[in-house]
Amino acid sequence: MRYWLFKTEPDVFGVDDLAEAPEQTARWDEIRNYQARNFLRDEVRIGDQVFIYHSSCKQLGIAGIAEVVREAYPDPSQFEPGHALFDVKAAPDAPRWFCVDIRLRERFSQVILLSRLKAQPDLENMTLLRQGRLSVQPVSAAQWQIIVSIR
DNA sequence: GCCAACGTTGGC
DNA sequence: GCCAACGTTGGC
Repeated sequence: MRYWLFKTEPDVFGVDDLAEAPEQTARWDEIRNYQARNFLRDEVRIGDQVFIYHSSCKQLGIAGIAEVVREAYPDPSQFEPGHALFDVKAAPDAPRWFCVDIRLRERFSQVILLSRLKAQPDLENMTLLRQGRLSVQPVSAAQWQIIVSIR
């Protein structure tokens, strides 16, 4: 079992939306970055635990925990003409983009703020703090434990 | 709204 | 394959 961090803009789809979804389960789709795609397609597995990170909003930080309940399958949006993320180079027998399904496990009573993560010396090597623009990223077991312990 | 960092595109 | 131009991410 591995740990991940998924970024999302809560104005579009955040932890609250996941909480209100049927069975608190939703498709995690519209990923259009190859590095993120490769993680989703090749490494994310059922049972893996995921931090839901809220970006581009008032309360930047980790808002909850979800669990992967369905492994990679082709992201339907790439095949829909007219969809903003329609991909003319993708075909049903040769999909380029993948998605997974996740189920909410815990919504934090308070978002663990980015500023707090930055202030934590033993998190300085977190991918979140080292590399921008990566919407699916691994979290080490040690990092996961530290973050869970300060929630 | 700004802009740094980084990814993608496309001409050569 | 290089690299300039351009687009996107995402914190501030």
